[in-house]
Amino acid sequence: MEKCLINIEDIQFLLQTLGGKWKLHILTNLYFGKKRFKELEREIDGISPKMLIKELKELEAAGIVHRQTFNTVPITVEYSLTENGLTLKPLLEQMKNWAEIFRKKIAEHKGNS
Amino acid sequence: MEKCLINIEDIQFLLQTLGGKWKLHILTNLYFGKKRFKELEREIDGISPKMLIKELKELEAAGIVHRQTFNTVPITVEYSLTENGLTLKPLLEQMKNWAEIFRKKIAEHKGNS
DNA sequence: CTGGATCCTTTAAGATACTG
DNA sequence: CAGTATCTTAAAGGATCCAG
Repeated sequence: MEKCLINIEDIQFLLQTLGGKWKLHILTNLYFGKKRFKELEREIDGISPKMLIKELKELEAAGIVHRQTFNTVPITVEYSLTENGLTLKPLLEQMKNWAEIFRKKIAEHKGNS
Repeated sequence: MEKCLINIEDIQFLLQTLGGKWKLHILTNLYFGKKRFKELEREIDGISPKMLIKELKELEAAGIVHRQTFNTVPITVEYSLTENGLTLKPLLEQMKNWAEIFRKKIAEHKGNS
């Protein structure tokens, strides 16, 4: 059998890891490099510090995001993708591409109908 | 600029379209062809008819899944991926591949530490 | 600046029984 | 068989204030 049914556990795992309202949002924000907490808070429209720290912690626990603190005054913290997190890049791109194309098709279809 | 920041609207759209506990589960079940309501209910472990019909309706509204009824007695209904739905296949595969590899890495890491 | 803690509202989901 | 309806619970998320 060349290709078994897609493993449900993998799907569940992915949903758990990347699910939630803000995780993909955060990841796309870290796509091109590290950001400080406040930068993320500013750039992710509508997120509260509580949700931001919660999602960051989960991503950190999953080994996708790295957290580095600096003993400045006041304290600074930088978040970035880990090696493992970087492997998400092609996936993020494909997700974006699919969504882009799909939305375009919907728009066309509405025009035709 | 070769590549702008990944569009947030696309990400949101994807999460809305594919989010929820069962949608990816359903899609992987329709991956290789059409299925009847009851078949889906049986093969998706733990789903209730309420959730199944709800997710199916949303996928149908999104233009990803096609619903065809047959006037048999009792009535039969077949669900399948639409043309648009089929474009999800490579994405589903890449999601699965990423999850598979990533989980393997985690397992290794735990072994080392 | 980077969070933690608390309270509150909303939404998602589960259980179960029922209908054409 | 293919769904509906209703009720209840669990989880996600938002708002706000506070502390190192």
